[in-house]
Amino acid sequence: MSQCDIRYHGRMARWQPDARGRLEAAALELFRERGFEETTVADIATRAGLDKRTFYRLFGDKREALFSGSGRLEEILVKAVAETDAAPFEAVVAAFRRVAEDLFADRLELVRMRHSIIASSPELQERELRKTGALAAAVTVALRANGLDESTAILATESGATVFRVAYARWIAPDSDATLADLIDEVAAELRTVTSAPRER
Amino acid sequence: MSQCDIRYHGRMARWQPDARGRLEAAALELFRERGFEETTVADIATRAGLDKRTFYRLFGDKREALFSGSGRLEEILVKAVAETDAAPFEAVVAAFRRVAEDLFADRLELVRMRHSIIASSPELQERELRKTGALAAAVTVALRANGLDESTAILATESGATVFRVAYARWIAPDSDATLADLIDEVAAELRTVTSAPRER
DNA sequence: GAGGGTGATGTCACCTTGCGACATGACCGT
DNA sequence: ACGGTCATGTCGCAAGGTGACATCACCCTC
Repeated sequence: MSQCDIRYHGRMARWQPDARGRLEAAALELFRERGFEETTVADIATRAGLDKRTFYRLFGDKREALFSGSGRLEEILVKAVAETDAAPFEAVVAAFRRVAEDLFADRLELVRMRHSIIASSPELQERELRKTGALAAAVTVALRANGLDESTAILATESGATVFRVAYARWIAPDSDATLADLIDEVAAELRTVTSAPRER
Repeated sequence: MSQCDIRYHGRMARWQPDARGRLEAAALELFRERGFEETTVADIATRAGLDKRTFYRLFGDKREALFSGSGRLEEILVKAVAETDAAPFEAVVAAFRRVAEDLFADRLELVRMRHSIIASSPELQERELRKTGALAAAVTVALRANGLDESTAILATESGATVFRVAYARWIAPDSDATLADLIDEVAAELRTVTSAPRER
């Protein structure tokens, strides 16, 4: 209930259903049509039938319209870490695999599109990096709640995040056709090889 | 020669020696005194005896005044990677150790101060993340120039960068007194342990 | 040594971001 | 019917960031 099927009958409909979702959609469209820097917040609001000020009430800034999914991502990730009892690095990798299955499966094209927008703007790349960092911090907290010491938690988090980043990059590469979950396992195995102590040379 | 000891004699000295350096210093002072957000670019320029427009000719944006060192960092890092013939992960770690020795030794307090400013502003954190990312990209390129394939180069870079990030975090922690170079070795060893294949459980 | 080029700077005008303050109008309770 | 609440629109403004143009010292050349 709350605010789903409310109708206004006055001459001016002040209230619009799902303002947030409509602004996100409008932003995505405009970023694709003209690019991120070339579209103003006023443009986005107008296309959504709303005011610039309303946009800023729902989003912290212009970039946030592209990052609404990160809350859900963190939620899944933290829960998966909390529920496991595997070794730390394995736990993180498994959590990311879970994310891959729950959030990314069958969405390659959408993810590619979003990625191409982000890749086109330094500002958006910075925001993406920050979201990733916040995610890592949340994972570290979850690991520590499992009883791990800070050092190990941070290292396992960073290593797991590295695996995910690399697997993600391969997944969205133009010629890729593997599953993100499979790529994660693949990269995790490679990481073990790369970091294993070098033999005498 | 070029522009070092030029003097103006006209009634208004239009040209100021080392405008860039003076702007950086002014920015650092003001960020410390009032914080990043509370400082305007006009403030910085005024303290340096220059104009806002001049600031924007020398720096891409307000944050850049804090990141002038990253060029030198990348230079050292890439050179160190190019000159080694060690295994990829070891090469990257060694390169970061070189950076620790050449650029960070005996500068703990300066680095801590800079870090506390950055930590106080999300905008600055984003920029720092982007700088780190750009650094990683440069390292990957350098590794590939050594004949490595893309996958291995990326993984080694990311792993090495993880080691550096964690070591750096420990180094600037309030109670730390180890050398950054030593911490890098310490963390590299831990990473090998954390990612090593789990025994049967 | 006068004149023109060059390069760093100042000045001005402008757009956009992002936010505070206030008004409005629809919904909801009693 | 009345007041409260909440989402929204309107207005104004500080600050970030940029283009266009003027200015002035320096340098080179004739």
